[in-house]
Amino acid sequence: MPRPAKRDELIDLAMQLFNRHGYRATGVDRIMEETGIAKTTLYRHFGSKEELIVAALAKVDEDARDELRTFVEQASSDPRERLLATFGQLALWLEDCEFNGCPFIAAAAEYGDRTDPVFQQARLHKRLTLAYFEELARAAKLADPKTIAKQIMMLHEGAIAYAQVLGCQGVVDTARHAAQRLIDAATASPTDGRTR
Amino acid sequence: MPRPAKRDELIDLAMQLFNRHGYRATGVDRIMEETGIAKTTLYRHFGSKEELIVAALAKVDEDARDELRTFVEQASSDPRERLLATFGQLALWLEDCEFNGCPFIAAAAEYGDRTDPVFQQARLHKRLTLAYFEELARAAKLADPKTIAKQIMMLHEGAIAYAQVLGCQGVVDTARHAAQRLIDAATASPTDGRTR
DNA sequence: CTGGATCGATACTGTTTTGTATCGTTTCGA
DNA sequence: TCGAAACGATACAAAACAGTATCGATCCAG
Repeated sequence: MPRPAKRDELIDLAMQLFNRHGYRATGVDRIMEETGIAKTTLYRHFGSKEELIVAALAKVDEDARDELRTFVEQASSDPRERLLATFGQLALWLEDCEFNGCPFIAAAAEYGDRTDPVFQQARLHKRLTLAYFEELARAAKLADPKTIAKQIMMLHEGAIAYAQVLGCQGVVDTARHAAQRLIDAATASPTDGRTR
Repeated sequence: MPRPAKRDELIDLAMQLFNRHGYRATGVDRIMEETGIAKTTLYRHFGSKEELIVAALAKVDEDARDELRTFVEQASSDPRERLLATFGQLALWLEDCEFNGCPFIAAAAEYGDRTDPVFQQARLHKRLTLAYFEELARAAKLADPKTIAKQIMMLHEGAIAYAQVLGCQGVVDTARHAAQRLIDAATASPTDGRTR
């Protein structure tokens, strides 16, 4: 039985490399060089590079959604403000100098076959994130929470893609203001968008 | 001097493979197998695989922006409706069964070094697309056209990422409705979002 | 403190990678 | 129609790739 501490260390360090240089561009030799962990250990823990990628994505998924939940819950108790608070957590991520695009979108692009475990892990993360937005929208008693959740999701994904290529300057604020308007419109009667 | 017809054919076929399987996952041997074009010809035209990628991205950029412009101009002459018409062109793309995510986002993810010509080509496309949205927003005489352009851009990018992983069902409509609300809010006085 | 299990280091295999060299065949403008 | 230039096919080189085998060092629970 391998040691779970080394396993977590390996996942964390490997994910940094995957984020910086991409999944296929990061060879196991390079992982071994930059982490100091032997190749033998890697294959005793994971059996293949793909398994390592899937495990790394699963951990990032768990961590990211936990952090989002925690951030949102301590940001406000008002359901509508909680939807907006998701952009606060997003800002922390996009403005981190380590940020280099969404690892799940990158994984889905590099392993585009929808039967590939890597793609499925990426899709799972997006599904669960969308479900959380819908949960928040439902708690806010908004008209058509599914649509609002989709829109919040798209603003998040759009801000991520934008920041990846064009830089993060002011992106989250712009996205949050858009979300504000959409939420306000869904708060009042469905055909009348009111502000403030 | 190589033949431009073979060059274009090579670019088109190679881009299909890059979109389907990713850039690094698509070897030049595989390009040669599936296109029937000899490796010698490839390197006489481009000198390296990276140059081929950059050239392919440049052509997709040109084609995509031309098609967008044409679609928008013949969709309506009303500036506000033209902003919404961009989502019509987006729908044509996302609902195409060949769609497999944004080739520029994928390129930026796989070649994340910002000094890499591939990344710079990807960034150029996003910059020019954003500039076009801003041009449309300015023509519509909207308050704060830069912000509206950013928001339209994020809705586009968000819809693309969403469709890539979660499927395109109803995504464009949802994004367009969001854009509709944001445009309406920016059409009236800036602090009062009115609808219909 | 001791013994079994994990870890690190090295070497190795076989495949795949980008890119080059050579040469016969085809294309196409003059 | 003819000749130069582009093309296709094959073979090749050197490096990087994922993954395996072996063995001494190290860790950690009992």
